[in-house]
Amino acid sequence: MDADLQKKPHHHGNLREALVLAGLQLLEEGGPDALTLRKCAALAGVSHAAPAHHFDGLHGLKWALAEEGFRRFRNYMVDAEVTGEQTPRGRMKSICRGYLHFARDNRALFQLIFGFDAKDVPVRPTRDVGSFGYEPLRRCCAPFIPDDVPREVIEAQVWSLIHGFTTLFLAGRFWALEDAPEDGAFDQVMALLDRVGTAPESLGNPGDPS
Amino acid sequence: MDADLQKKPHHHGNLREALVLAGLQLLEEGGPDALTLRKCAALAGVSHAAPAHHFDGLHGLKWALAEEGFRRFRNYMVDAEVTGEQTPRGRMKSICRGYLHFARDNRALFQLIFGFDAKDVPVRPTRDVGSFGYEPLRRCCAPFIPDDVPREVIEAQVWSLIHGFTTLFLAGRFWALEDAPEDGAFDQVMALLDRVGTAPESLGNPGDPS
DNA sequence: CATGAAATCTTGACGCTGTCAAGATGGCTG
DNA sequence: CAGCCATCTTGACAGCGTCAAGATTTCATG
Repeated sequence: MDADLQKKPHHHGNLREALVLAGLQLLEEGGPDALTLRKCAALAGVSHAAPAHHFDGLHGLKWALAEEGFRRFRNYMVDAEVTGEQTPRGRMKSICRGYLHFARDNRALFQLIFGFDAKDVPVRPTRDVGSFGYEPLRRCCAPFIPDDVPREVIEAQVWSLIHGFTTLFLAGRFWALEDAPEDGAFDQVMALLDRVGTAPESLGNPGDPS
Repeated sequence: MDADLQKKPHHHGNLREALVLAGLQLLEEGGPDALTLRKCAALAGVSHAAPAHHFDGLHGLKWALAEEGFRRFRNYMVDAEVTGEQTPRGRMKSICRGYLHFARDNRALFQLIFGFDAKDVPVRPTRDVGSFGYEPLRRCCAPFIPDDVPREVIEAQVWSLIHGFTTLFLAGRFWALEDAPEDGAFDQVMALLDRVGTAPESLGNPGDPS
């Protein structure tokens, strides 16, 4: 048994998974620039060219990491959903809170997933893993779809708001709101979602400067 | 005069500006990965190490490009504002349209500006050039600030929505909306702004599943 | 005007990166 | 048992950012 452990077999056995885990570790520890094929190989204990047999270059590794990232991303959202307030609007805000917290806790991975040079991602994540990863968002939007508005529009509204808030907040762009208590800025900005799915003509606000 | 033009002087004369222009050209032609100190130097006709005397490495060059990018970004928004409908809400949507169109027409530069690894940008752009660049957005939000809501919250709502929409749309994430006519998806999603700055209790929508 | 300091640019080198080609190794199938 | 093939290693290559040292030009100062 010691021989099995000590002698390094020529075949790693599960190198692909080991490389993905190494990549996740590198992203976590050193940010996007620390992700390197050679460092992943070193961390997995193989030679620098070994990853080429499991991924299509660096792009392929990033794609594999994005796949795993989507899974964890979805878990964040679903966990927040089942933990939070059990109303349609409570579920929607919980999903969004999970969205924000995943990005906060996995900055580099979030950035990798949404890094929007299309060539970094051989297959559109939104179509494959993405449709699975965004299913919670889609589901939580369902109760708010008016009859005369396409589903995709409401989803795009919610998604745009939480995605924009997440990226700008994490980039430190909302410095005026950052002194607020935990999730304070989140709650205030997400208050716009209290209006989602409601007809604009139903609000006759006094002094509304349209 | 020919001597002046033909003989390459040891001092370039305006190398810093030439390098910035070269960088913008590289970004436009080849995307973010094409931006390279050595290629900028070659394009400006100097040796590969010359840029080091004008920028603090690659980070410094990116910062200089972000500065110029902010200026052009602001021009896009202001141009859209003065061209579009002259109402408070019309101005707000025009600013947002300029936001989207700048990103569409300057993908790599937009990505550089908002690439949110903080270490890429030595000084927070939001505080310096940024406060100038975002002044149009701030101004167009002013008419919609309710008495009991901080200015920054409304601004963050509008900014989050347009920023999220822009990045997700350009990443091809809204494939269900992309068949719409020019700016169709934009108009539909930005319709959420019709609710901005209105009190949530003013909407008593029948069948509202809060 | 002369002279020295400082700014500017070149040359060369270093280590790191992704990628390719060729060879070694070992498990699996016929 | 033989041979194929996936897997992994080794070595090499160009391109990258960066540093050090030297050459050249400009500028200020005496």
